[in-house]
Amino acid sequence: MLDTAAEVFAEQGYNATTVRKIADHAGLLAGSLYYHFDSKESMLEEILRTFLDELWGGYDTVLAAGLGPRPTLEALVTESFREIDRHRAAVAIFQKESRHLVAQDRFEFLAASQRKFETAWLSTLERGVADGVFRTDLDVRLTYRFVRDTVWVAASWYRPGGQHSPEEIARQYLSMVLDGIAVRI
Amino acid sequence: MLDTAAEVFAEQGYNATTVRKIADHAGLLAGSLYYHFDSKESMLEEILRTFLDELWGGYDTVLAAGLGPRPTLEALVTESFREIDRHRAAVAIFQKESRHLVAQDRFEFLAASQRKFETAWLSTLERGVADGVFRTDLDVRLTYRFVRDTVWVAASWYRPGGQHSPEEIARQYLSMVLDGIAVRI
Amino acid sequence: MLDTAAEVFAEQGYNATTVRKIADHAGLLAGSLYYHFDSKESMLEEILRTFLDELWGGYDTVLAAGLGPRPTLEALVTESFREIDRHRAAVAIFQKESRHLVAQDRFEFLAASQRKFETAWLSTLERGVADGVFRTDLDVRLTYRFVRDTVWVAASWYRPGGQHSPEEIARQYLSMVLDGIAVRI
Amino acid sequence: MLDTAAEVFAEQGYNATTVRKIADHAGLLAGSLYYHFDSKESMLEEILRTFLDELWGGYDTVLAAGLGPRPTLEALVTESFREIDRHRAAVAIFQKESRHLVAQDRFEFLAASQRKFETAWLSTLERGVADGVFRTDLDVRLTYRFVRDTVWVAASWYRPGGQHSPEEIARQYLSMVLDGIAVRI
DNA sequence: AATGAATGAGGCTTCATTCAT
DNA sequence: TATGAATGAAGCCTCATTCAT
Repeated sequence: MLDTAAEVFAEQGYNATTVRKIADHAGLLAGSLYYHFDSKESMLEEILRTFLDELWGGYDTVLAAGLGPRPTLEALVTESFREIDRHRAAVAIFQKESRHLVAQDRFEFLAASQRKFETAWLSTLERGVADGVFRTDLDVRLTYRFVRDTVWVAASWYRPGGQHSPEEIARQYLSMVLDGIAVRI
Repeated sequence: MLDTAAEVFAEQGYNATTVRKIADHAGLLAGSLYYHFDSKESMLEEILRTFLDELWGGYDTVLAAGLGPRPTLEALVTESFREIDRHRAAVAIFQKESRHLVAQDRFEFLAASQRKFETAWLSTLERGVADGVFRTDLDVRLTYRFVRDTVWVAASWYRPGGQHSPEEIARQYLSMVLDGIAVRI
Repeated sequence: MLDTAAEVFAEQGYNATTVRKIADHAGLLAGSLYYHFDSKESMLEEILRTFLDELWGGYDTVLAAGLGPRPTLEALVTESFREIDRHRAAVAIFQKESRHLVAQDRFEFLAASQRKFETAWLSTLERGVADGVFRTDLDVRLTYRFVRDTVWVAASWYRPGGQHSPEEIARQYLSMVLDGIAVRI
Repeated sequence: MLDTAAEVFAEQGYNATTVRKIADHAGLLAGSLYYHFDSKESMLEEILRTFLDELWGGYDTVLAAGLGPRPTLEALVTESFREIDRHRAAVAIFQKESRHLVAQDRFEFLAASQRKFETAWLSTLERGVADGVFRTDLDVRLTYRFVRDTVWVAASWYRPGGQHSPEEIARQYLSMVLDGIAVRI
């Protein structure tokens, strides 16, 4: 049922989604949702928490592995596409709604997650620059945003069961991000 | 006043923005807005139309110039960052709301624009692949999405008057997109 | 279980009491109550009927005893405080909810009871005035309301098992009602 | 409009009163009330605050006059009946709803008022007992409750414009409370 | 041009009640 | 007897919109 709600939230936006629409999708009447959930907002919260918990499960494993910066980046990107595959709707919601949600106490965990996120990526990039595997002539914060967005926006068009597996998409994305789309001269 | 509205729409989302909030920002009462506009939706429409008209002014000029694929791509990206600079709010709205707006007749022009957009970028990329300036080992639609998203998502963090000019950001993004972030061996 | 319900009705008011609260207090789920009762309203009805039946048992005995007006009044007041002691919750509900309940057919018995009540007290007072034991300079209907309210409102603060027995409270109330709180000169 | 709301609250109870009923009485649609008030609860709050403010205006004047205990009690009772005359609905609401409202922060002022109230009456009674004008053989707290309830419950039957003026009712009530209803032997 | 007041549709939520298990 | 899940009516409130002034 959370999946149903997530799907609708992702499709129409949280605010534009009425409780009735969710109930329709779930084959219930609007009021019946409240047997299972406290509120529309609590559905949203649970969807996002579940996603972030799993995401951080994956990320933490990668970060704890003590790989070099480039393999770390590759693993993080791959893990991200796997999460998009598993939680596409949640990722799309996260992208679209985070900004105004963080203002609320209840969604403070989003801000916390974003800070942790930034730390993980930035430090990986900085290590890479220090080790000479990533370019030194780029603004590292700009690079961070480039990589971060590049990966996560994919949730807006990705459809599970499409012609590319998440791993294949990750491979191509990594190839573009790391080596560029121009032919090497 | 449209700028005011655009700012609020971008900040809080179209649905979460009440007419009263816009009026507050504009220093008048909610009802008074209706002397200037037909409806909340018509504000949204005008914001998006104005942005797209100007965007296509720039794009069409680039496309009509008959440049090679790589200079075309560079010019399109640079033009895009200039639009983000000029219409940051409109771009953010476009990103967040397009998906569910296209379903309405009134916003059919968004779908038309997206199709034109896709054609412009895809053909440029395909010309580049044919000419041997862009890599042949990449799925061209994936590349298209990669480049497109990479550019536009920047509207979500870009703040006009920041430390980088739009041209500088375009230069760095192009550098990453074309040559990658990895050091060449 | 009716006692439980009465307690909650008295505490929070009938309308503000949800069936779920009653069920919680009774240690079962809301739906399960309906095995025992037809409806929330029928609980209310049974609580009030039980109370009034017992009250009239006592009152009728007193009235049938053929006492003089002053002993009758003393006996009615004492009996009333005994009822408050036994059915505090029901009395409180009766006080708070009677007014709007009487409009419904189902609670017509409340109105009937109130009429009988009025007759009993008024005639006692009038007999007392005629016999010269109650003052003649007071509006008898005002006196009736004074005595009636004075007694029953006690249910709003009375707690069974407090420091005064119902008989002791009745004694003091009677002393105040009959002789006043001022020192006689 | 607050008067309208107060009337309906008093008649049907706060919980049983729907916003629509109030609007009907005011000749508006339910939603239109919200142009004038934040919420149903804020109407209730304003009704009660207005009443208590005025009540304490009167009480404080009496208490500051430095009268003896018996004239003080007489003045307080008379003032109370005047308030009942002016704010009958508010008084009735206060009586019926105070108990469960005090639990909410927003209605903490009710508890404060009740404490002040108790202090005023109790100290007057105690002074009277000390001065020998009120009986010494009565439990003073019981007397307090007796007098307090006796006065305020009148709001449940009082109708402004009836055959007795508030002052006349006060006079009779005081006569009963001070001298009792029994004929002096 | 702007205001103040109202409208009415629709949103979220609560709750008494039902019913298969 | 009791549960868990669902129903549907109704309640409070929000908000885009209208309109007389």
